Amino acid sequence: MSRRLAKLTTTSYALLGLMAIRPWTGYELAKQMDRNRAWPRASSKVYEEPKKLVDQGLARASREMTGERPRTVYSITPKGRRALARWLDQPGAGPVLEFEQILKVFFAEHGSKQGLLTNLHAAKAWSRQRVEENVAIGQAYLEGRGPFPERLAVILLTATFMSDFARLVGQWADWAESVVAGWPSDLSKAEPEMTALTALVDKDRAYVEAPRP
Amino acid sequence: MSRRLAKLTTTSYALLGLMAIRPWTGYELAKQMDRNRAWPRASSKVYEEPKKLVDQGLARASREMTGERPRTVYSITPKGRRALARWLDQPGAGPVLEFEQILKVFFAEHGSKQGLLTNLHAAKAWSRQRVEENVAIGQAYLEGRGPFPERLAVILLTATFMSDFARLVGQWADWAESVVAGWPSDLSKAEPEMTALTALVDKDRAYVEAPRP
DNA sequence: GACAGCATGTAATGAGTTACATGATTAA
DNA sequence: TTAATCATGTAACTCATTACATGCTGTC
Repeated sequence: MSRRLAKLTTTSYALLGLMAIRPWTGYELAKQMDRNRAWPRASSKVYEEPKKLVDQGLARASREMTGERPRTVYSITPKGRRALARWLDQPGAGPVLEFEQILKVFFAEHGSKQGLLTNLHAAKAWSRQRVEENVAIGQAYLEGRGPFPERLAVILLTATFMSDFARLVGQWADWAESVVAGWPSDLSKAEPEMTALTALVDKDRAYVEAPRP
Repeated sequence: MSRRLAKLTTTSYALLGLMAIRPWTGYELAKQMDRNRAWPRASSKVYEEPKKLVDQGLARASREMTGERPRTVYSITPKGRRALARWLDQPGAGPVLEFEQILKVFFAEHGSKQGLLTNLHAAKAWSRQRVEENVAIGQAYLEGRGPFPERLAVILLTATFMSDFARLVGQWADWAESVVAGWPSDLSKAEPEMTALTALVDKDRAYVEAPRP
């Protein structure tokens, strides 16, 4: 069956965007999507999706050989560049977060205190791992070894967010752990920290009331 | 065909967790999932999924009537509580973020400067909206009007993260906007702010090197 | 008594993941 | 020379979304 009329998804455009930088093989696209934390997708999807772009004339596929084994190199077409530019000019969707660890924290009273601490610990581990990766990447750029140095200005914008986010997770988990440490084993008896609630609302209010920069 | 052997997903457990708090109708579950920012799902899914729980004996469905129209009220079973407790004790997956706006920022050089600013503005709008909602909810709790006040201790843990996250998005977009303001129309000519890169790496390094609390 | 919006779903479709298969390359 | 890992996909399946349908309720 034809993919001719299939509508493009955000995933399609993410791949088209990569192709606008340079041509890539399927494997390279998969690796690149992995690094780009803003739109994570399974690599099988990354191998599949570019075919749609080719069907619509937005990309070209060229078959190459590694020994006996064929591989595909994808590159963007002028029509693809125009489609990409149109997409980039439209406002995109806001962040969507899926966070299983925090979901478990939300229902913690129906499990054990140990389970709650386990999940906070897992969040800290995730954060530390990410931040360590980020240090390595940042260090590489500082030493002039980072990939696509000509794109650094834009990369720095997004990396700043991803980095802040990774630290936020860890700092939150640290704080939550210290709060939970004082709770009884029967979590349904835990007392809320009203000062934390007040502080939270104050911070939020200060933010919405701050003069627009 | 039977759903008898279907494996439970995180979505299933999210619903089971809600049922552990009290019985809900399908519509109430859908609304509640909407509010719980940690695991967003389309409401049609929320109507569908509990059937799996009933098939496995983890929940009970009772048919009620609103006039001529039937509706279903779901409640958890003892077996369901045990399954939930087991799930809660396992470490969950780390956060997964889908952020289309930032994806567009990442590819900004292939669009216009105006498009880039449009997306930063959209991110700010998203943030402001969320924070305003959070203020209203927090205010309600401060006044003793919040739902499930007996769960406040745990709610406060997760709300703190979601609130910090919403503010992070806005503060990042504010900063990015001020950086981009100084860029030329041809975004491929934009100069990276090396001081921002240094600051970023320093922050990350300070975080990983800080003594574990 | 009609219209808007709340409430309660089902159906069709498609996006995405997990599992699998296998060739090429490198390190031991 | 074998094992591990990198590279390149395909197939089967399921999760999830969008679109639709329609009853109920309050209000003008």
